[in-house]
Amino acid sequence: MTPFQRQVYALVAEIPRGRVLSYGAVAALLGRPRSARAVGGALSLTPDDLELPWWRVISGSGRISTSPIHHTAQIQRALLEDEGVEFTESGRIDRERFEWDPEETDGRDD
DNA sequence: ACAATGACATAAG
DNA sequence: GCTTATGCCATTG
Repeated sequence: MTPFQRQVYALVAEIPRGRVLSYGAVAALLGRPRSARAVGGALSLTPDDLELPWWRVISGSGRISTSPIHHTAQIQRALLEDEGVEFTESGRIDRERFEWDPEETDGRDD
């Protein structure tokens, strides 16, 4: 477990239900706008016993970018849709509508 | 400390 | 808009 991982987990854990965040956005919020890739690496190392809404983290294009080793994109999509996140016909998510903005969160959701 | 790896992002074709 | 090529960062051997 590394300090960077803790930061990632801490932030991802705060993502409200029905909202999503891109890897790049997570990295940026941590003060490392260029370490989006490392964010993915951190999530891949997430212990199973940790309660973390990892499915609320998607690619910057609004698409699902996961490693089938841990789970399939199908699973992630199902989880998101279950929270109310809508997918376009091309299997993408409107970031303008569903991306979480920490500044506007009052804590009423989730 | 160096090289390789991967749940990314962006620029080109 | 989609595919391919480069760059970036943190972790690991």
